[in-house]
Amino acid sequence: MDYNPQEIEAKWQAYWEEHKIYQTETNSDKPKFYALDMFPYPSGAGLHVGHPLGYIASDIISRFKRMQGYNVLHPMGFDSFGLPAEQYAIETGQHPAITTKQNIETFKAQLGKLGFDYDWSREVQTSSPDFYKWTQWIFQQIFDSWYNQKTDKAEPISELISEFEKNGNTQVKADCDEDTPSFSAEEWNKFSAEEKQHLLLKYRLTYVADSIVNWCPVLGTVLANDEIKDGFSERGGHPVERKKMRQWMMRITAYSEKLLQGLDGIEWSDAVKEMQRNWIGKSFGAEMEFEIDPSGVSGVLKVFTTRPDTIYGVTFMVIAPELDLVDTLTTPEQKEEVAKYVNWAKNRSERERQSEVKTVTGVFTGSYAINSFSGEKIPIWIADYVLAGYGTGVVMAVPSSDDRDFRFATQFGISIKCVIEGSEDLDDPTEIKHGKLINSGSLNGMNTQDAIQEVIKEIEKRGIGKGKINYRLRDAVFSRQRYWGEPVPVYFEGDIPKVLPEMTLPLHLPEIDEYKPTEEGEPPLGRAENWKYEDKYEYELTTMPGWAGSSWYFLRYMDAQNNEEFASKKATEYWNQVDLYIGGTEHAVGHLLYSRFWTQFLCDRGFINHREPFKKLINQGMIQGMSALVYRVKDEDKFVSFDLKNDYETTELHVDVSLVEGDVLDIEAFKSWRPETANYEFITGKDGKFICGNRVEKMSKRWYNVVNPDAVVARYSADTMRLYEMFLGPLEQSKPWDPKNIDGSFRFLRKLWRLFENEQSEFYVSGDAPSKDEWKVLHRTIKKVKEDLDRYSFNTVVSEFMKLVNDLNALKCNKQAIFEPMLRMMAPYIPHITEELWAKMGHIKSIHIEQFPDFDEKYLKEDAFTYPIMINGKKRHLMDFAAEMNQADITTEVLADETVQKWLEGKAPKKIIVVPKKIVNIVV
RNA sequence: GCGGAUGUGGCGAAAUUGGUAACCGCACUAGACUUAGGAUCUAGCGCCGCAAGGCCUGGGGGUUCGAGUCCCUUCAUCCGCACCA
Repeated sequence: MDYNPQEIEAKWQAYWEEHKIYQTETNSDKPKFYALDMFPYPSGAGLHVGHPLGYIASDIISRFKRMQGYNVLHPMGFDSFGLPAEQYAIETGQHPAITTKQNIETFKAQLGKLGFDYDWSREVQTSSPDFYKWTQWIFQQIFDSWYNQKTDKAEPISELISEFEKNGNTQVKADCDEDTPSFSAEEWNKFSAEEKQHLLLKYRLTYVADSIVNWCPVLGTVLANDEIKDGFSERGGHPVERKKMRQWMMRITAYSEKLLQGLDGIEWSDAVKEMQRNWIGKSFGAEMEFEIDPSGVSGVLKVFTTRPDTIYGVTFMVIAPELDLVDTLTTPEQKEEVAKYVNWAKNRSERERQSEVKTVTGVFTGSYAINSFSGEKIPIWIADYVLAGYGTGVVMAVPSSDDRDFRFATQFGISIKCVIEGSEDLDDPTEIKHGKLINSGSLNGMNTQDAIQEVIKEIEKRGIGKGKINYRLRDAVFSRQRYWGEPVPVYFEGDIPKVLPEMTLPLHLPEIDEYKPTEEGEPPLGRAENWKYEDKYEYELTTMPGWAGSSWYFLRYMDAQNNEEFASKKATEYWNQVDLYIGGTEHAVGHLLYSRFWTQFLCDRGFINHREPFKKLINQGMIQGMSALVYRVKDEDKFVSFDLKNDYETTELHVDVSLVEGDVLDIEAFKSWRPETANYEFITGKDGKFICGNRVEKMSKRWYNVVNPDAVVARYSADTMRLYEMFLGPLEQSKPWDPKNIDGSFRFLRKLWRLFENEQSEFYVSGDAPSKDEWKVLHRTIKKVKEDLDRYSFNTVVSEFMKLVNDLNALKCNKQAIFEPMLRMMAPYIPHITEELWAKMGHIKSIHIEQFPDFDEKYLKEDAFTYPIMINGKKRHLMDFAAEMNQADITTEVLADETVQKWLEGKAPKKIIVVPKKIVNIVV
């Protein structure tokens, strides 16, 4: 019988399921290995061939590790809350849960055909109440915590309360709201319950705040910064504007430093680590105060600067238009102009602001500040190049050292004062940013680095500022004005949010009549009737953002059925970090940062024992589509083959890739796909075939280049698909799906099969002892494959398999002693065919392949450094000679190449490869 | 502008990490077989050259007995961030 994948793949998939081969043990003495894929959002389109790329890799590793005696956790689940199901619900009225359920079934069926070893008994779905109960529970723990800077961790809010009762908040060092007032214990104890709650909210790690958010009117919800690209929503590409709204926030900024430090201990790519570092954006500088003049206006302007050394070069101040300070600072004469500008700036969309970065706009407030170093009176301006959200929202402008300040000063005719030697001679003084200071009073002659320290010392002495570390990271908005998400487990007494008692969780999503916002503009949950806690308290109407569930799902897999806890301590201690996490780069900052944040938090509060969720991260590349193109002769009802298209003026048209075989178009199929072309002429190319052009672009319905894995499995086999995707190139790299190359992988599987069967389809594996050469190729391959898998090099392994089969073919090897370890080695990649052949070898005890083979050095040893050299006319092995070298009293007359000569002079290092072709003659 | 990568045959790529550059596959060429297939087998396949031989890892320089690999410099492409003071 020939290789018949359809039959054997179904058979083995059923066998594995029936015997629960891949169910992970909970209690095990074995070492553990946790391999994880980023769980998919179950979209209606189903899987395309890009999805399984990472899944195949993690499947190979988990099979490999399991065969090496590890207890492997390799689960799969679904990130099943999300916008598309809700959009569909708005359009059709169908409950998003139904759509979601159907899509998940499709996904599971597709995944099943690829032969993955997932333990489905641990499946999670973020939209399932069993799961979101614990998302809500974790939210409550965050609500019940504050960040103690003294112990540098999150602690229960009850401890903060007892501190307040004892000492007020004067000795507390916490990450809290800017406007938190100081109070003594006495004052605290006199506060009303309501006042206390308001104050506590300033300390909680999740809190309600009015903040400026990215509002997307089309989607009807707010978006996080990482959900926006170039001023448009990442999903759907709708415009985004800035809007002030009451939101739930996560105080992720408390973890800035830990999130930054933690990156050093994990094995992620430099690119992703760097992206996270940039996102956190740590910078060193100083915070300092400028007095306002005339002193009729009370208070000071507080700025953050990384260049306190340029203090003498400050010639104006700029504040962000959003700040309340604007009103205070504006003089009556300027009022009208300022109001106009502020209003203009406010209504500018996020997109306009970003695309017009080079445009300089601003307005003078009429007020002045005093530079206490130079004593100069400097004007205060408003401009939207200053961001309200970074630092203090106020900038001390040094036009001689900062490009933007320079542009601004030039535009508005503000004076420029150079403070760095050499810059005064340039048209653009900002070209020199570091050097010796000039025009800077007592700082003159110092270099910039020393001056920074000096100025910080000075402002600290004068009490007008201090050295400060600033982070770019903002607190994360945790509200979405949507239906299909986790309800926030909170109710309101007046405007005080209170968490629901744990026993009432999960707070179920209520049924509503329509999935749209209410007429009053409340989120969809506002439609739920009689939806009140204890029939009187309003629930929170927003839901959690998409990243809530995905920030901890990897913990749930460890103990997915637990009804008492999100996961038992025992389970989280055993499984600990994810050893290998595979997924796309699109989550480089969003999901991967939030997960790290929640993990840090859960560790602080003692719920788990590890700080970093993902030890090793691999970002698999995208599989791009190979679009097929046909060329229509301009203004005529004719198509022309690719090879002749230069003879015509043409327009191109995408054609469904399934209508193209190789490069050749199936014209009839095309005509029935596009009936309007039924009478068109097709000008075929040289060999009578109609050739299509092609182009690599994103795999998308729009380009008709989506390849469905089911089709590949049906036409070839799951093993072919697995092998091919791994063979395409390095996992991390993006690469096009080129259907022409699949044949090679399929051919290999048939070649493998024919090692076991002769031309007459007789299974003819022999029990004879293998030859030395046979052992050698086998062990060489095992060694290489093991090493490659240990360093997650997936594509090179496939080459090794192919080479081995070629070699065994050439040796006409049909020995069982070789085949057994060979199949065991190949099983992680191509589990179906190897199991089948394994079973066909009959007398093997276990029907299921369970062990990865070991290689034996003894078959490989002679490979190293055995090239003969001639010494005194006698053939010797170089390594033997090298071993004697040091003791030997050698006078040499070398007739060899320079390398060997140098080596004999003692200059060359330990290792030498001598080209076999050139036998070297050394006379000793 | 800042940051991260990548650059090797016609194509996808490999190189035991500083030691014979191009494993393996695709495409291509020639041949064999044949139940004519989208099958299989054999041989060839970086460039120049009839050959011996010479030249090849984006360009230039350096370190080294030896560089695709390390260092400097330069160019090109891709990705991420971006008025962050």
